[in-house]
Amino acid sequence: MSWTDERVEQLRLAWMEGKSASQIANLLGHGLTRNAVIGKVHRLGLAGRIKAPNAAAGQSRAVAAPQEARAVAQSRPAAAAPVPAARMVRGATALAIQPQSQTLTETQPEEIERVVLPMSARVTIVELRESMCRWPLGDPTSSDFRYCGSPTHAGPYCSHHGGLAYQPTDARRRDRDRRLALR
DNA sequence: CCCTGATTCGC
DNA sequence: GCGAATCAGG
Repeated sequence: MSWTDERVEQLRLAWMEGKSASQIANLLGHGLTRNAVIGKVHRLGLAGRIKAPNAAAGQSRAVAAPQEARAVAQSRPAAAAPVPAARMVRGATALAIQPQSQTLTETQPEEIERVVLPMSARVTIVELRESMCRWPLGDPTSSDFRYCGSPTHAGPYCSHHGGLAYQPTDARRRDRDRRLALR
């Protein structure tokens, strides 16, 4: 397949609409790769379009890096070595159809409350007190990470989580003991 | 690992 | 001119 006027036009349109290179590649089909699309886009002088609603990643190459430095860092072995095989699967990942929606808004404080409050007493680390259960809930790297916060029972956890924390060991010993007894 | 675009360069 | 390989980054 080659770049007919028609296909170039489709490319131009889709690119201007903010479609990603891989999306366009699938759109035009015929085994076209996203590399081919990007290459054509550049040859057409279309690179650097407006911020599209989608296009989540990769906006960092706006300023061309020093060609000299890159030339050195990117001296490619070309078709030198007898490249075994593999590589055939490359374009496959581009086949996924992606939803066009999503709004990249940060999670608003109000939203967090609405989501978190309903799940009983969970607390943030700053709200955590000595008497409160330290059982972690959720992803520690996430902003909605919380601790249980229920009244502590014996150790650092409430009765429920204390049980979860120590049961495995006990259960293991119990299992072992039982196995020995039954033998 | 998934993806994004950017660049180089053999063909 | 084309696009795979590679880079750089979210």
